Amino acid sequence: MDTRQMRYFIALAETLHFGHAAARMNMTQPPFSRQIANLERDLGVRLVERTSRQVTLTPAGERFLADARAVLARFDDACRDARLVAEGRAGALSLGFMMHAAQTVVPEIVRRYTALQPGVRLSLCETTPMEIEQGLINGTLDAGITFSGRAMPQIEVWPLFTDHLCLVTAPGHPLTELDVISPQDLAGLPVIAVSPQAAPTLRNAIEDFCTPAGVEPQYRFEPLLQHTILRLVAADLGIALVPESICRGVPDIDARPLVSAPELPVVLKTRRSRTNPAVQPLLDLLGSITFF
Amino acid sequence: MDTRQMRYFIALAETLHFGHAAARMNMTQPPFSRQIANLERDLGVRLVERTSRQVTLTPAGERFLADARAVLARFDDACRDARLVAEGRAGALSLGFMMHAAQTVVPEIVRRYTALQPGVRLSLCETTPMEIEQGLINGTLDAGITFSGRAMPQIEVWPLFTDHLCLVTAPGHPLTELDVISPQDLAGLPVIAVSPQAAPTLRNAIEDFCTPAGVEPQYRFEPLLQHTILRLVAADLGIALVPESICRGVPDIDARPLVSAPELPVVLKTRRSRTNPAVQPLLDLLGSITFF
DNA sequence: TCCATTGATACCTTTTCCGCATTTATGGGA
DNA sequence: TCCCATAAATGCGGAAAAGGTATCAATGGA
Repeated sequence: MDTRQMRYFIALAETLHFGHAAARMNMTQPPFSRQIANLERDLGVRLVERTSRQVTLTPAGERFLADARAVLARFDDACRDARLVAEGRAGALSLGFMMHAAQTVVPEIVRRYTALQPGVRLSLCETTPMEIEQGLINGTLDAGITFSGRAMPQIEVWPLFTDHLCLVTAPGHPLTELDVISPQDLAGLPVIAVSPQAAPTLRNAIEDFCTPAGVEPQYRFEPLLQHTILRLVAADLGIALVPESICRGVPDIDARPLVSAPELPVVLKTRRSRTNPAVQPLLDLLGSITFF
Repeated sequence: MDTRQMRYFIALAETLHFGHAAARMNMTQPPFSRQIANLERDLGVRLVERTSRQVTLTPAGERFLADARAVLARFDDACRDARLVAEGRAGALSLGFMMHAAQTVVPEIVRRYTALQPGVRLSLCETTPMEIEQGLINGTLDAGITFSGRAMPQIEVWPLFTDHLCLVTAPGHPLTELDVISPQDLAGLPVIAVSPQAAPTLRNAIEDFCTPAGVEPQYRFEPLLQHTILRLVAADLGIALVPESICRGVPDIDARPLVSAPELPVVLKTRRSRTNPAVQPLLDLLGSITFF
């Protein structure tokens, strides 16, 4: 008992004539009659009353006609949807990104992607660079926006723009006397920075700024979110070295450039073996966006 | 491409192992693999990525899995519904009845039937005895409550109760002086009665009351509804002979018995060839109801 | 490097399905 | 009343689809 018999039955219900219905199904009447009989036998229900002169639907047949039409419509939808997903014109795309990327590149990427691929449900996931990396590898994420980090063989990297490390302090902090900050200025000061488990690349950038000058950062709190860091700095619980893009328009802090500020390339990462066809349109639109 | 392949695919998606999925489908692995391959060929879409070590769903496969489950659920529902309708436990029953039957037997019948057969949608159709007869014959109605009328070979009759013809007049009409009305009392008075096209049985009952006594009713208006008749009588536009059951509790009229009042058997009628299984429970419950 | 696992392929058997010929049943017309 | 035309059911043989057995090929782990 399958959809073919449903199609046969619908043809019969619409013609109320075994011969004509068979012809519509491109077959002869005898096997057609047998299929209808088989369908009724499998259901255990008489769907049509037939004399040699006329065919009428039973109430069960009326109901089955409506239901069968619905089933076939769903069936065709399922096939169509599978094709659409395979073409990347439907389905879902899960995009992970560092929290603060929501302030920069994410809105524009989301806007353009949804305009281009209205059929694709875009699920956004704000998280840490480390979890983005993991999500890409284990398949939870299709793409991630994060700092470049060290190269991995199964991950492909698409540059977006380059952020720069900067210093943030509470307003009126002694360091605000200086126009530009050099590593030596930070010696002995408590530094609030994201934990190395959450964002190793950012943490490395901080180290790379300080250690060549012989300065050892005095880490104090190690929250997960850049926004938490800014709130702690605003409360004058320490200073911080953060990407400059996150400081724009944030109240109660003072942002100041660093001498030869370390570069923080922000990139989009994907699995090299991209099974989700919805990813390709995302890559295609990156070229057409200039972020800054 | 049919539901069997969908079932195969669901088994594969749930086990992610061709051999185990084949076993679940009570078959061996090679033909199972072929069916999956055929499904993918027909769809034109790759649903699973397979190496000799592991099987994973593609995004299209994920989507198709969800859709296929929905299709099969609908499919099974369609089969189950057909059986329920065949058993009379689902589907629809269309019951026609004379307007004024809503005052007597219809509410109790409806209440009991819906309690007994909650799955059956009961569609009620108030209309005239003539249209009930036609509806039964052409299949629009499954059952009808009406006056018995003349026997027809394809119609089966189930007695409900016996109504009686009575006289109604405006309050204060000269006839209200009499306790019981005989045909002669009506001579020359304008009679409002339902049209013979709408309710021939009732009309005949009126004739049968008058003509044996040599009285010729002077018909004045011939509305379709008994209620209209009562309103016209209340306005003193004439007298009327109506079933006594419709007079109860109606304001601004005076009802009065007739001498050897003609009986008006109220019955339920069905087609002798009852194709709708939902009718039988209706007949079953008639025996357990005593109407008056 | 070898071996176990697992999906794909080749080939054959079984089942299902379809087409042709024929039969059966029924309604209309002579 | 009989005959005939129409339409669905049935019998049977061939084709197509599905399944089974044996085997091959690829891959990951010991």
